[in-house]
Amino acid sequence: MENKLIRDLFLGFIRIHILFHAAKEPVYGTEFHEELKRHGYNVSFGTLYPIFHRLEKDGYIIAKKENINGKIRKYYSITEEGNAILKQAKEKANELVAELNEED
Amino acid sequence: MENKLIRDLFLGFIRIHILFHAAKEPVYGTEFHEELKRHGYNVSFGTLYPIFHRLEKDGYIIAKKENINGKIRKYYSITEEGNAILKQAKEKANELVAELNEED
DNA sequence: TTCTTAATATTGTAAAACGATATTGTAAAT
DNA sequence: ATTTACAATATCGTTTTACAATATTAAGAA
Repeated sequence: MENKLIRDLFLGFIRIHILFHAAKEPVYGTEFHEELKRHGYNVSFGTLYPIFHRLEKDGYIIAKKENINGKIRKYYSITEEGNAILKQAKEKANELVAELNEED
Repeated sequence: MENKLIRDLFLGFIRIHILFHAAKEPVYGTEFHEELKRHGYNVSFGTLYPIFHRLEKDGYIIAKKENINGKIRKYYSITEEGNAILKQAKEKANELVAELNEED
């Protein structure tokens, strides 16, 4: 990625974006990976999957295995707890950004 | 801190906030630490100082030692390169947050 | 000279990010 | 029926980062 500072910024957001998308519709790893790529964010599976696992372990998302064309996919959906934390995180994100946008 | 997800979000912003403040006036470690604390962000010196050092090494901020009441302080100011990256980072931050604020 | 204090610096450990590699499950090909 | 191909998830080993705790620095005060 372009720059470490911006990379860190993105990584701070990645969990929240997973929750955000999982709140709209079930998501799975490879699809999310592709979408990030489309938006210019390259994150490896070695980074991405452990994040999904951690979010699941923490109870923010829940997986449902599905057999799609003979391939197993794990579709993750947000939980109630995940929704609550997403709401908080959104507020915090807005707060942090608002500060940056104050008069220069 | 409250929650890892929100903690990560904050940590993604911390470098940018350092640059932001260093762009307005010279800042030093302990003062910045205190200000974060006042805003509810607890980050240890073992985290904070290496971040300052890294930003300096990367050429985004530059230190000027001053003797204040017999104590040495390192006042950091933003560099041109730092200003350029700060601008980029702000844009990226706004972009990332904007996406979260899209209709639910 | 020794004590105190504000500040910066470093150390050792635990956790995270990463690219690379391995594994899984099944449908299609042989 | 066995092998191959493929999409997808999972893990491994290394490097980097976060962290709390501890050490160091410098000089004015006692």
